[in-house]
Amino acid sequence: MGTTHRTDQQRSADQRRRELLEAADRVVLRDGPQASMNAIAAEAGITKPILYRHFGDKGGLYRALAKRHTDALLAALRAALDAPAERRERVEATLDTYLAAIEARPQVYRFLMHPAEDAGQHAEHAFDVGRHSAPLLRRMGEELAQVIAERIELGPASEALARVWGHGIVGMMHAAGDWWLGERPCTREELVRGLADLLWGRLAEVDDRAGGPGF
Amino acid sequence: MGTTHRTDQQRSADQRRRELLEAADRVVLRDGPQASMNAIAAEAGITKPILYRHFGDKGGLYRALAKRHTDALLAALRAALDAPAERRERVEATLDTYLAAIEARPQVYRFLMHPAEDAGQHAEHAFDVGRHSAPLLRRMGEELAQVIAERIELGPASEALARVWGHGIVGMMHAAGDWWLGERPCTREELVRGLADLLWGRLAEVDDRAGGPGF
DNA sequence: CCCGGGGTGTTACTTGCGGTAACCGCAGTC
DNA sequence: GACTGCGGTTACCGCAAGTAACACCCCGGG
Repeated sequence: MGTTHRTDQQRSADQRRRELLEAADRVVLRDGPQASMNAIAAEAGITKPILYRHFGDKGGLYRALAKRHTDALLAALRAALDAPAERRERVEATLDTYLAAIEARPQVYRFLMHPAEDAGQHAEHAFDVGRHSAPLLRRMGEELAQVIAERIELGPASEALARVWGHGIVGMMHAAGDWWLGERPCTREELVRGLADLLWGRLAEVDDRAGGPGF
Repeated sequence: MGTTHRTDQQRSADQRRRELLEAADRVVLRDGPQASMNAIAAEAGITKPILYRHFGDKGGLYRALAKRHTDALLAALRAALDAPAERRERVEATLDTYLAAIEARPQVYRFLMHPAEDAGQHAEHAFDVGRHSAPLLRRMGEELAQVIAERIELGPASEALARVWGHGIVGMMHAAGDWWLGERPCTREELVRGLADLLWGRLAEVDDRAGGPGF
């Protein structure tokens, strides 16, 4: 049992961490982002200090939690982005992948992006998510920028332009998705087509309304 | 002093509120969004309960504070959007107006959009801004959607499409602006041109890089 | 002239959370 | 059997939001 024990402990270190993260996930999904450390600890069947031993502080726990979901989402997006198809099809597939993800797990999405959306009794003391939501958008923007820079010929200053576009497109996707998720004003396909049309320059082509110059 | 005083009190009710808001503004600009109610009260030369009498709770204070800046920004954007010029010029002017605003008062911008960016000793207990940043983006998106729907002929389902575009464009502007403000990778003009080019369909037109299909 | 009422302001408190120090008990070891 | 390392707990601190209860001040009315 000598070395076996050592391994057990080794294993259980990582294992424990994963269990704690899953417990935290459950609580966050149930209670929303304002889940307290106490509640998470209770869900995991332990008490606060252990959480702090594992994650340092609340931000650390959040970061670990967010990284899992973020990595999964980014992997899915990369897959859609790298699929062998026409550019427009790939753009639509990527948009659709993102929107399907946030549609499928809106609680996770809200946790990643919006701090303290729902109002518990005391809605304060929520996860300080906002500070970390930017990193997610940034990561997506940088990833997209890289793909654009790699794949498309943009002439001089292409690297800078690719980054502008990467962050811009990600922001478009994010804001439109957020609004759509809240109001559900149309189907996912319609939203995807609308956004792709926008990216495809329809804004420049469509006519003004009768009377006066257009937007 | 009879009726004069009544008026004084009346006046000073609104006046007071404005003074408190300006004090809060100063503190938020100095201490960042994690400014405490105590600190704001101290800056205003009074104590907490008065703040609560005026604004109900912290969210109320924030909302009042945000409304001022939001209204001002929206007014500026509307002006740029309504200027008599070609569509592309107006789009660029609007983007530039927004970017100039966030560039001129980044503290205000961070307060409106990002909760607790800077890290004080205890970076927690910040304004729960995230919950309210969405409304700002939503308002901008809805405003833009309205302008688009009014001015541009989008065919059937034009209202829905206008909203998609409104929120999408606002999100693009926001995310790109946020990234740009953090990294300053290029001049404002370059950013504006890059985004306008994106909206003008350059993504659909540019060639792939040599070897393999493009994005 | 005193007296009650609405407005402004204060002190002092409660509650609840993030974070930490100090202690507990049980493996396995010498 | 005493020693050590580690998972775990209780009990606590600090701090911020929010509140209750009290103090002042200026007024119109008896």
